[in-house]
Amino acid sequence: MRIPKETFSYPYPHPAVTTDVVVFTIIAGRLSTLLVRRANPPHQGEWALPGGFLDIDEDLDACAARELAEETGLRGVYLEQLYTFGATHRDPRERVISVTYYALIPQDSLATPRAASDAAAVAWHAFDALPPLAFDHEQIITMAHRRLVAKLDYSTIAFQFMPETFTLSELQCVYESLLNQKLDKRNFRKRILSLDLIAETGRSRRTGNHRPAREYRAKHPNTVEIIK
Amino acid sequence: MRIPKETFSYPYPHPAVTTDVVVFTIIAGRLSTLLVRRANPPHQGEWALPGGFLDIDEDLDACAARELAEETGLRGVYLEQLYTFGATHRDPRERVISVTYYALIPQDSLATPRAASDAAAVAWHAFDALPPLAFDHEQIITMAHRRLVAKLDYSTIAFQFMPETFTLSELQCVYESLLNQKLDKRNFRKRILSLDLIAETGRSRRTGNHRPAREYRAKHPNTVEIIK
DNA sequence: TGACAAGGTGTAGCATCGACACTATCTTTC
DNA sequence: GAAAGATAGTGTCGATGCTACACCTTGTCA
Repeated sequence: MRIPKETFSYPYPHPAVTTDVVVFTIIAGRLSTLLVRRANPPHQGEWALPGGFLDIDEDLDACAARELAEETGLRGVYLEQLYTFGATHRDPRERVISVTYYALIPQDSLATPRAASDAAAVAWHAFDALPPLAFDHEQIITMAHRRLVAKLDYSTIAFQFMPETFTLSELQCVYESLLNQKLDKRNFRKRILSLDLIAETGRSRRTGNHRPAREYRAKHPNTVEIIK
Repeated sequence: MRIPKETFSYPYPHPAVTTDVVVFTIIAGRLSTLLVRRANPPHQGEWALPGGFLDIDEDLDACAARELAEETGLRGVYLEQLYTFGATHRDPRERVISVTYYALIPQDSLATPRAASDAAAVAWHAFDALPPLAFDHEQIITMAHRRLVAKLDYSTIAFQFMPETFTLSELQCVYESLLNQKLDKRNFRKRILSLDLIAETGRSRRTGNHRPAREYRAKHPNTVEIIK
């Protein structure tokens, strides 16, 4: 909470600007979203997206990255602007324009979220079992999910959910969680390998009482490319 | 220009919020964009996108629609949010967040743009011959064009450029201007007709010393659908 | 060493996309 | 009214990509 030392005046009214971030990851094979329980009114006690007010000398992207880092401790993850919500009465306190982003966190970064100062609790929720949300945040999450699913089809965005190395079965599991449907193993592997986006590490990975899987890494882990 | 009668104060600094609109149409077979010559500093005399400050009790979409109507006199045209630009020093006067939109105007609405109070001139410019632009507006136009071209592929957005009735050749010309490449007539007609999105009016249209073309109308002129 | 569990592999039918050239119909001119 | 000029309108074939589908492999563990 900022402690105002002075006031800032303008010749005509200005809205407040916030960024809110839909943070996605895959937990135990389920698409999940990070939510914050609101400690203060309005909507006290309800779940909401992590976010907060834009600093006056801070770029929009930097604000979203800062909010994300404050809640998850993570930096350098995939972050993309989603949409700007600005209905006149979406926040009862004052006029608030929310520039929303979505972020993708690799499966393994089991970052235990830390409760920030203005949040009573921070927790991951399975996407298919979200609690009621404050403000218009349900609408924001729905839009983020639609964007994500659409991008699966024509970009390499799914790799942003993968740790440095992974197996083809793990990657397929990510696609299946996002699309919410089973995929054919042979067709999936054929398509992914034909894209020339991953390389074998030469190692293999044992994850149970069965044959180990080949380990792969993304050839361009830090870029999301448009394909087809 | 608003005449401030009072001042508005906040406990911490607020940015200003504007909407800017990239208005596209097809003029003489060329994709064109509406620009305003700035009458006041900063960037006085340079060309810029039509746009302006958000009223405090006005929805974002309504603000964009209002700016569009003020410059073109048109209402009810296709208008979609594009992206929000908020780099810290994009406007030298104060911190300004610009929520940008793009609008598509049918070919025939040869709305002579009217110079608004704060614009020395308003004019259509061919997209492939744009003048230097104020602020970060070139970046905005470039992004709008990319979005438009991408949507051609997987939505029925092209129909937003068409008047109530049109011929297949006219429609093909729109696709060719947007994609900046010639298309095969037979393949184009086959694809469009197979989508079941247009219907013959039964009339034909004569546009020169040659065989008249069949006239069509869009079956759902007011909606943009996702196809494929 | 046998049961179990996931890893890994190929083919054939079908639909879709792109390349490609000629006839039809109307206007204008001679 | 005949011929020239201009755009409208039409079908096929080959290549490519997508979908459906079943079995053997290789490791662990009891």
